[in-house]
Amino acid sequence: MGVAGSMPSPQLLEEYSQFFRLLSEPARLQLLCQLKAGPMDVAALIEATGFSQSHVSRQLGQLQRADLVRCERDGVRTIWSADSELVDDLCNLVQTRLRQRLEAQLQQLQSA
Amino acid sequence: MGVAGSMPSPQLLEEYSQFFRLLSEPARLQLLCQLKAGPMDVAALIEATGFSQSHVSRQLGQLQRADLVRCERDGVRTIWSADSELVDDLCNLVQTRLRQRLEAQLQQLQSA
DNA sequence: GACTGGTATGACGATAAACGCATAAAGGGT
DNA sequence: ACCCTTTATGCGTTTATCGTCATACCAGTC
Repeated sequence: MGVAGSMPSPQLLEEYSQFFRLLSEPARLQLLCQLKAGPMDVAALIEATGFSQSHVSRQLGQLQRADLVRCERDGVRTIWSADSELVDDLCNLVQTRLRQRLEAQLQQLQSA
Repeated sequence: MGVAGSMPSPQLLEEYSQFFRLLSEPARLQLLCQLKAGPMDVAALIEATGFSQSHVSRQLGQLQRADLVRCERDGVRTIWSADSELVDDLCNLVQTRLRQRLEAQLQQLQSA
């Protein structure tokens, strides 16, 4: 299953890439990480990130369309949350890779 | 470790996003999947994907800078390969998520 | 119902990335 | 030495995305 063995269909490749594109923006990753600490409203996210209100709202909208965040209204405020483990898992895999690369470069320098 | 628990540094978020950006293009994903089947030269990749020669060469260059592909010269040809399990693992995680989403949507339709 | 505070969205300029064309570089064969 | 093949790269055009300003929207308050 997955990518191994046979070539994924163009449609699937397109969906993969669209998903990864969501994570290709530091702002969205930062919002996801903030929400990982617990549900917050937009004002708190603005405070935490320093982004403009419209920017925060837009990025949340994009993440919502992929079900990476949810929202519920509390009166006039909108409380956003992100409970999926997926982004954590993906980032951990990438982090392991980044560390391996640096270690390899380090060894290459030491052996030279 | 990873993203869980504490907020990653801006630098780390930047590196994560740069990595995911590499996977955010169907063309690059397709090249990676092709190379998963085994080493190939550029001409074979052009044949397999239908992309232009310069396009293939450029995308391979980007993937190489992240060590997602390697190359060795065989005379005038350049043989590219990609042996990392990372992209497979990432895609499998995303695929699982996409399937869960569709199943949830399906159930919502059935219960309506 | 007008007003206020909080959030989403249309319009738009700036910036970045894709993609192709033409060309250069690099390595054989005659 | 010349030419041919294969791949890499400078350049220009097009397209897409970001980020902001202004404005519309929505829910509660007086």
